[in-house]
Amino acid sequence: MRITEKDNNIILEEMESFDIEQILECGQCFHFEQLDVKEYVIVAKRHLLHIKQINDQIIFFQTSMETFHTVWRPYFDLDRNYNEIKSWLITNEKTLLNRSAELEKAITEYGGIRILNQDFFETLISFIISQNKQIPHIKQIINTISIKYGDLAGEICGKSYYHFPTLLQLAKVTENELRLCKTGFRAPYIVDACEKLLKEIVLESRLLHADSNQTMEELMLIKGVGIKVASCVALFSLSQRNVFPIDVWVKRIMEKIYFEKETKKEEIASLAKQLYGSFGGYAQQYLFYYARENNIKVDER
DNA sequence: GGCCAGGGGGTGT
DNA sequence: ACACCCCATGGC
Repeated sequence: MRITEKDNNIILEEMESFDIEQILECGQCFHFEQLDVKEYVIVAKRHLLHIKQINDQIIFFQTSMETFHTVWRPYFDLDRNYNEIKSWLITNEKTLLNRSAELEKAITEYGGIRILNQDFFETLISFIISQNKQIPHIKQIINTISIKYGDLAGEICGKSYYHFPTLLQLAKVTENELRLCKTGFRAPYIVDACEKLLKEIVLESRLLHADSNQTMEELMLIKGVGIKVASCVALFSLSQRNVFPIDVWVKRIMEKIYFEKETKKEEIASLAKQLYGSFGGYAQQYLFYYARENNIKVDER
């Protein structure tokens, strides 16, 4: 990785395993907007980022060296060696025994994915909202909530962007107000999440030191948080990279690769743990993106 | 353990 | 125009 500063922009070069489009469009985050091909605005970590990738050159517009190192370097997981992870996922003894051309293709074609280290509160609420919804709609709702209840983050190309509200800001919003943001039956779940966080029944600082089973158990105290939502929160905002969230797409692609028939999520989770071990979260992202991009359907099992 | 509601936009026909 | 689907969960 080579980092240079020019005209108040940071230019990142020689960065392996980094494709800004794959990183943002793989479904792990929702608070961003595409401006052009591989050019995006991201609102995250109480900062606003205008970023563009041209081949192997990644430009962080109007970003100081300090902000790059303290905010974006950890956010984009830049200090992790993804080549080692990808290579291990394909060549460990378990995956060699159950070789899959599709897993290998997923990792090769979508090898530019990185798992972002996102904000805990925003990730929790975002994945509560995500249930039974499509990505464009999730993005729209998060945008509406941010504009109505969050602080102004800044302006890029003449357009204003807003932070996702903090816990204290969102805790003041009523269930009915949340319904007006098209959250539907998830509105009381969001209210319950804010209450449990305020009462410290669920506490981020405790989860950061917990293992993934304890984390899931604590997160699932919140109404509307089941295994899928809890595992996304653990993976995307608590650095628990062993968890393997199973949604309809991952279920389909796992069934196609390893089972060739309809299979219970518990059984899929058990196999994923055996095959991918502590790198389950990475495998899940490659497989999810592969399944969605190739529109894997049930009858293709 | 299986079934179904609950909002509303996406997508295909 | 219309049916079916969606990064699920709670509650029966």
